[in-house]
Amino acid sequence: MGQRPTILDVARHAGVSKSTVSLVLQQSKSVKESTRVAVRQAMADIGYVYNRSAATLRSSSSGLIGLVINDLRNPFFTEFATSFQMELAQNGFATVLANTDEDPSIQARMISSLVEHGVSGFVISPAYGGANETRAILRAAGTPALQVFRSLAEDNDQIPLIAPDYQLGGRLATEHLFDMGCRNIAFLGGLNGRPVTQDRMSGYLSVLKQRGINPVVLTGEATRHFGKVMVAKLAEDHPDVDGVICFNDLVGLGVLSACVERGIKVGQDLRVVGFDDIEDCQDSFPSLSSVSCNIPDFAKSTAAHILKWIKNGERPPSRVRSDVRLVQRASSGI
Amino acid sequence: MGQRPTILDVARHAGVSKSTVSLVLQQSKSVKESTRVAVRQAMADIGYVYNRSAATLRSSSSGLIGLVINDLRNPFFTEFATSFQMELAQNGFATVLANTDEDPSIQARMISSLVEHGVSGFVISPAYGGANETRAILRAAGTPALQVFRSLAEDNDQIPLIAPDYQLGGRLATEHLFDMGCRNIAFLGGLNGRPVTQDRMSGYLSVLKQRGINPVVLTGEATRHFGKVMVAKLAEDHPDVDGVICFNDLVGLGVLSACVERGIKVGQDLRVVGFDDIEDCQDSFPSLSSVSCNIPDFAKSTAAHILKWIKNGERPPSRVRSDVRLVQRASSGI
DNA sequence: CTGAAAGCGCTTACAG
DNA sequence: CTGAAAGCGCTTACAG
Repeated sequence: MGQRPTILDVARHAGVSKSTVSLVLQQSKSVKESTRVAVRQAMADIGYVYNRSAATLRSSSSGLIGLVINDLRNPFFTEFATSFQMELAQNGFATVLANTDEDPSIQARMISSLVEHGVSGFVISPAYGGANETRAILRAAGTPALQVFRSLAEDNDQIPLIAPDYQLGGRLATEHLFDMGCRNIAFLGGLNGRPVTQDRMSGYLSVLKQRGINPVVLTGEATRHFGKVMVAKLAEDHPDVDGVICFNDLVGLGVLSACVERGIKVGQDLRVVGFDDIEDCQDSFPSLSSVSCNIPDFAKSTAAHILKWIKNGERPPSRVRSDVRLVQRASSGI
Repeated sequence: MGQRPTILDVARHAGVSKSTVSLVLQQSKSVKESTRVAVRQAMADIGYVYNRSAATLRSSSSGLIGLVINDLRNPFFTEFATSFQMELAQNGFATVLANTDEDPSIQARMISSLVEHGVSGFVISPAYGGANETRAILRAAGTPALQVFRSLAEDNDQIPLIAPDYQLGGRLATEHLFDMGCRNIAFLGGLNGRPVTQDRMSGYLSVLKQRGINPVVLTGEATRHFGKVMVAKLAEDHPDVDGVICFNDLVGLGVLSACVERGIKVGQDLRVVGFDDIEDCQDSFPSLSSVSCNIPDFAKSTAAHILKWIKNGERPPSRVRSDVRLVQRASSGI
């Protein structure tokens, strides 16, 4: 890195002052076209590479956005992260993607490191648990920060949250299963007490209440493994259940794989709906019905919100709910 | 960011010069313990945040490593990326994770942006296709860069490559299926002509040749969908096949799901082995045997190589092959 | 062990 | 439309 040409070299080569080179770099309108071309040519000639650390130091804006995700191994978050990154790249911003593995102290350390690196903004899908340290770091840094999907514990609207309308999703899934003829619908997975679980479940509960039916709720890990295990439990404790709403697709895919193992006909004996609509839903057997959160659109809108905040100081509203829709596939009997 | 305290504020608060503060920041041994404590206290008191852009500018070392991945939606790469990041974080380096979506021009743009941001090193799992632009950018930047898993097209050992011993993996998988009693083993998936496909396949081919058996090779996309489609093709064109080696686990999981659909008993009628040993292998039905690349170890060793290069100028050998092992599960009849 | 000074490569007013 | 000068917050020799 030491021997790279600087704007001074470019300026000499192009026969202008270094201020002019800097203005070209910033796409300023006040540089004559012919000068601009000459400067660009000089850059190409001597192999100039823009040094953003220097620019950041002077202008205190890095063009870097920190995306901090609680579980990047979950395909749902991977899809979001990749869409988000593409969207930002198109706006000239680079994304620093960090995984916290659902650990609040790693989360605090990551965010702190990103602050040191001068990120211009944060988008965070927080880990469950202790949020004080993270909140303190963010407050001290004063960097624009958005939460997505979930919110930090004890959050009092300090950090704006953008999340899909989970409750509506739960309602759509439940109504769909009733429409398909189910009479005993269970809700499976999702850690008990977490806001996301409660939102998704409350959509389910509201439909059941409306119909005067008793709910069957089995909360737990949001994993394939949990889905598999719960099929056995259902067969034993709730043999009359003919439909399940899963907390997310991973649970749903686990249910599917256990049903295959036990010879339960999904889509007939048992109708299954997942949540998130990750890509795997299309390739499982049978294909998995799911509540789609429209990840590409969600990523686009999140990018727009954080960029507006960074560039124009427009802070998003403290709570934004994005639309969801039900995608019907074979697992619910379509 | 504008109003954050600087080392000068810390120095004033602690009653020392700013050089001393800087030395404390760099963990220098030549600062008296009592001074160090006082300085640390002052930092805490006034809420000092280290500004790496400034440090980078002066020292031209950012503590940032660019991890550029061709397909972050593939769980295999996600597992690698998360392990790698954790490993680097423990060494005081932050990882900038970028996804190129198998597009060489996005790859070039990403790398170029990371160079501007002053990353100290690159770890790249390259996209298939045009490599000239990427190679030119890396050469001009002069930043240490490592390839993992795959190599750029027309690579002449310019960029060191670390990759699992795919060939050995193919051999292990094939021998295992013969041991389990298979007589007609097919190789499924992987784009034709790609080095990774050829390596994995050549292990398979060598075992078949040794036994004087004709191979059945059906290359193609490395996806679940391709795996599903190929089960139909096998049933039609190669009904005698009783074992398959899949290019990767996604293909294998697709095979499993199609077999369930068609009532083919995996582990008896058809024995299946995947490649990569992603987490999903444990939760499919039946569970999927696979060639494990030991991702956590692989990530650790990759991190060690790039850090040694950056810190001590020790360039790794141009080709490193890491160990693989076969993980036997129900899909191969265990 | 600590301080004063120079400089990393940019951007930013300010003149002209 | 372009140039000369100052400064962003650090690190780095160099004295002492």
